[in-house]
Amino acid sequence: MGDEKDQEKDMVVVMDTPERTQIATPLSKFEDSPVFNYINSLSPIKPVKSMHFTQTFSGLSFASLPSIFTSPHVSTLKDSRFLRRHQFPEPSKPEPNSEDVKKAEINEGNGNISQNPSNPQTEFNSNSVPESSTVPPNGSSNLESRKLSYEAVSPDTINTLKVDNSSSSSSIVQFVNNHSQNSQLRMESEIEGNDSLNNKESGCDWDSLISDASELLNFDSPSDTIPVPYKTSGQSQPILDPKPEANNDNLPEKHEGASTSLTTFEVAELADDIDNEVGSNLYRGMRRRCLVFEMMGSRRKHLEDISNVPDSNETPLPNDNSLIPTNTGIGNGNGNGNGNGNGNESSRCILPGIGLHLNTLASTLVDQKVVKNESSGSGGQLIIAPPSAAYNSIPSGMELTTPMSDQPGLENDQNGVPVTEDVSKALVFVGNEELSQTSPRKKRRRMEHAEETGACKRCNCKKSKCLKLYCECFAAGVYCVEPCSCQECFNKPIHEDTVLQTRKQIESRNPLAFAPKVIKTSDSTQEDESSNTPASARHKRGCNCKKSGCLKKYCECFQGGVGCSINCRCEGCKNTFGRKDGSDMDPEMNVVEECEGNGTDVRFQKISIIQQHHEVVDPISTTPATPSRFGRQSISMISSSKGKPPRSFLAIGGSSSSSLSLSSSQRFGKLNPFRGGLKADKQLQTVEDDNKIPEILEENSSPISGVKSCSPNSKRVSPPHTHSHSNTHSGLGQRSSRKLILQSIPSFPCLTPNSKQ
DNA sequence: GAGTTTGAAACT
DNA sequence: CAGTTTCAAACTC
Repeated sequence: MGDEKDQEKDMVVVMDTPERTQIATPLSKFEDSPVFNYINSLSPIKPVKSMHFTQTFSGLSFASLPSIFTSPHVSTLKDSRFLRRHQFPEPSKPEPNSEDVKKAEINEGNGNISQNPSNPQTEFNSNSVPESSTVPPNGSSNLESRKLSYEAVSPDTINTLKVDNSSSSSSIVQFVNNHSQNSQLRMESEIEGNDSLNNKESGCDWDSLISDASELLNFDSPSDTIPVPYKTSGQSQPILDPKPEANNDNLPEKHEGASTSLTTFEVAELADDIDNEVGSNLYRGMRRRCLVFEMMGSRRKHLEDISNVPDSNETPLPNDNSLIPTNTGIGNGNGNGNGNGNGNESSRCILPGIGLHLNTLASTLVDQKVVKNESSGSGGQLIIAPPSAAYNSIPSGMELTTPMSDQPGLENDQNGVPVTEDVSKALVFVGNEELSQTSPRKKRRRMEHAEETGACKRCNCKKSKCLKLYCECFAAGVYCVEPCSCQECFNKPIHEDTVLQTRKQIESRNPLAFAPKVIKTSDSTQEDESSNTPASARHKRGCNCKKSGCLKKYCECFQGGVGCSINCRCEGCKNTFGRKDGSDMDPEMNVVEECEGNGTDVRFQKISIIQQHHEVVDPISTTPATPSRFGRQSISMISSSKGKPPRSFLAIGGSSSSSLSLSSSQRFGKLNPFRGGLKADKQLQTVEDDNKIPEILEENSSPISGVKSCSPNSKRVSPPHTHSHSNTHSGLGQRSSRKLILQSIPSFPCLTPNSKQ
């Protein structure tokens, strides 16, 4: 990473110089120019890079790109650099393929742009900015470019991308991405009026592909930048509303700060696994799209408004509304239309929904991982594919939205991975839904799936006007969409104000109302990596089931794919993901119930279900560590052993991730998968609980509690106060492991932020 | 598709 | 805070 950056810097320096020189002098002289020579002499690196770069560029401009490719921003920087270089230094080289030519042209077009932002001094910034910067000149430019890209991109083109990616794998993808960025520049420039011809050279497909990719990239970056997790709503929304979303895509500046950091991170990942990363990024964007997708239309509109550009983009808006696939819900249709009006804000509003996502994430971790794996194989494909599918299947509205949505996927950042999956699923799901109209069962499944994924939800509200937590969409912080069959729906962009107000009210009542219901334990985070078990997560408040035995979706814990915790007040808990208690609560209850034939059967069923969700992942994680497996195993175990509460997932999770934790946890798990953990869990759970989790964590930072608690605070290294609750069996060993884990794991903060407000 | 069950959310 | 009502999803037929 660092090396590359350094090189880049060097490159930049070189590049800049050349450019400057070039500006003054003709290209032919460029090489000869004393300045150039001087520069070369100064940094040995330069020559090399220049050499390399030139080669790659000449041969395939792409070679160098890959690294860049990872993050849009980075890529942009690189691209800009490339462009510069290519233009000036390269010109001599014959190879400037059509692309080069294009680039050159772009540079011309962009050059101006780049110049603006890119003051010599700020080259770094300029680099990062370029794309966006290019846009800035014309506020509308971005929009235009996007428009073009969209237009250019046809489902077919997308498909082609998929194919290419799949066949070639990551390298190809990268290539595409790189180009995409360049293409964006091109597009923009072209839009501005430079060359349509150039595009033709590369081939329509290529351009379209590029445009798509570029957009995807854009999305990604924005998503990253936007990390704004839904701060829980009220407050956050307003903040968000301020325009960020709309701008995010377009405005480079805002993102840059964050983006750069992100990019670095991404780059590192790329080194490890480009494919995955790309996929994740894309997924982020995708996912967000799903959630927001409705927003998109409005947002676009907003953008347009800003830019004052009338036109093509807008078509999407209208399309979105009308297009939005299956409109089951009457109200929804309206909403969409409305959305246009307020779209801007609406999109923002959507962000709030993030909380929901978080929940879903926890539940879906397994799936997500699976996705990752896949993505790793051909992340690009996956990523792209969904959209394509969406395009194809989905009416125009959806299509547009998906691509459009770029932005901020970050919300899920931590969850990045999960998000990706969610997104992909969501997209796919959407497409499917639309394609296949629902049969009741299918519908349910879809719903389930959607929930799991955290993707778009559909509600069927009749009296709540979708302004209460009864409404899943509202609860998720998402506007209702066409698929919803709600009546008198106010959860639409049009009624954004109302929605926001309502949200605020609800939040005032319960600050965590929109926070994810399922919280991952600190351990869980680790678990996520290795294994996605729901076990690691717990329901924030716990359930209150009396008849369902926590074996049906009536139970929020079960629905969230997590085990019941101490917080639960459920009766006869048989939650296959983990029974609440065990030990403390009412072991007796559990045992008895479990003993009951139903309980076991149900468990198995559930288990099977879980497997379905997780299996893909499991293979990889395989290790016993995986909570899910544990859960399953444990289930059998438990049933036999019964008495004890289902294990603390924490231990499990920890095991997966950290060596220490693993050792302890594993031991623990092996010995007593559940039992050992139980107490700990309880403690943990207690910590987790409630609305005030963060506060509690801070205050109580018992070592244990702190560990488990989801809140970042707990994670904080905060001194393990050894409260040493009598409960903790595991004693020191576990604690230590946990602590380690916590430190290592930054995550989970999401909740806190959200909850906090 | 209609009706029932369920438990969260909202209300008192 | 507890009890009741409302609500919509989940589920069943």
